[in-house]
Amino acid sequence: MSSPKKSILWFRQDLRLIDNPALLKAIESEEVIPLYILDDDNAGKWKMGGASRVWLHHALDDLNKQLDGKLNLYQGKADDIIPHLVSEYDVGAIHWNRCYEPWRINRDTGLKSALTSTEGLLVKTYNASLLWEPWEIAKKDGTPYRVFTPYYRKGCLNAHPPAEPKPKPNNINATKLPCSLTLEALSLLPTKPAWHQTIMSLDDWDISEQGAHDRLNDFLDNGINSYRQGRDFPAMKSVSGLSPYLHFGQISPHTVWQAASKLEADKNRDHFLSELGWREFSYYLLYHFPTLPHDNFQAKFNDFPWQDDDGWLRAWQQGKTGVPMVDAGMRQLWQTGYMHNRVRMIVGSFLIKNLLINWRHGQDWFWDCLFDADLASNAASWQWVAGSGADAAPYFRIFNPVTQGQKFDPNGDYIRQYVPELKDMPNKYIHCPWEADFSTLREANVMLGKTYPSPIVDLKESRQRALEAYQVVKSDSAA
DNA sequence: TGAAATGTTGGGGCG
DNA sequence: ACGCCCCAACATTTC
Repeated sequence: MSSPKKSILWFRQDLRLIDNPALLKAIESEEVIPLYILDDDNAGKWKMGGASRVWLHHALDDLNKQLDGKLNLYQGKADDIIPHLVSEYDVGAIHWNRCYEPWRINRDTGLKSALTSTEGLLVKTYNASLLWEPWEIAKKDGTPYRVFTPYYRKGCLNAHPPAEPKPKPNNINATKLPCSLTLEALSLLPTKPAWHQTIMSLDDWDISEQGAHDRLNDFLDNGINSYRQGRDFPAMKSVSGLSPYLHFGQISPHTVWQAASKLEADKNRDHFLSELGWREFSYYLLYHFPTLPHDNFQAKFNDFPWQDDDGWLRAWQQGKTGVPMVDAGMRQLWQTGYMHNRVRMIVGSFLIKNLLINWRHGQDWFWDCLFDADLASNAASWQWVAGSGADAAPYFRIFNPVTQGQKFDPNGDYIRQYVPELKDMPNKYIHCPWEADFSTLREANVMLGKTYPSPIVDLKESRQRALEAYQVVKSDSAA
């Protein structure tokens, strides 16, 4: 079959040229119209948050440069814009890589059926962001897995191996349309407060496709060798830091998986691979249970006695709870658009269990603040912490932020970086300044309640309160 | 991918 | 040498 003369390549969560199946197909046409549409209208509540928009701005800038300035940008409903472009510019084919958010599935399904009925238009979709399609993996009885380990071990690892990444095309004959918006017109960077400037200055992200590959290679050369232990220490650089790149598709999970797989088999490598498995599991859950971001996965949580308190929520968001490990994490999030995974679990447990605030509030805040905000991972992870999710943490697992700090940040390096008002506290008290005697506090220039808050809750009491609240879901009746 | 309470063991001090 | 107490250190159970 001869290829149509003009093809649209619709970029979505695949902002890359390497290992991009839709791109490889589109360039079989003489002319490719590369396209990105900022579709807040269809996204509704889940339109991109502030930090994600900053990342997106730079990712699009990089992609546009790679395409010699030929990336076409639009804003609005993709299902309006695309049919318009198809007829306006005599397009013969459209290619895109699949997404899995429920709102995108709905939009794309409708759009695809509308376009398919267009005379002479070829519409093709591809897999570019998951190692295993959610519909490929099922239990023997045909129903979806609800537990990670069998999903991953029996379901994924026994299915076909992940695909080898495809090469970057040599030559892309891209066309810039006159009606394309400029990147600036998308207004992805906030103007005030000048938050995106602090956010960028405080970390050293290279938000580009090359940056993604550099980070992968650096991780494979260094961090992965101590991944299994090191990944728990927030002051160490033992995590890959690939999550935002994977979210925006600046690197494919296939590239990451295959590169890691080629290392010598050991526990560090396999643990890292299994984290890619968790990413798959989150998408799998979201695909099979599309209400995951809104409803408790386990219905017995519907009667949970949340005690949402605005003041406590605000203190948590601002990193002013008076609990150093929690505050350090929340400030890292606000200042850098990122939070170390170990700390995400600690601040999540604190919000949900010590403060008894609904997991949805945590989800919303992370959605707005994280560079790697991802509907699937965010929803699955918050429900995991709450205990309401699939294969979730048991209700009685309540992190003690002091113990966690002493275990995983024994020298207080992480605290000192993000909670500088405690930087002169001795290690012994840096995770629990309220236990220090007066002279220790004075020597460290800390005045509790003035220079640093007193804890908003007593850890022991609030733990007890959580255990009582969780009595409601203790019985495993009514799933 | 916890933490706290409770139980057990074993060594040292001491009458 | 023996019994007793104390209390780490570890193990088990419970939430």
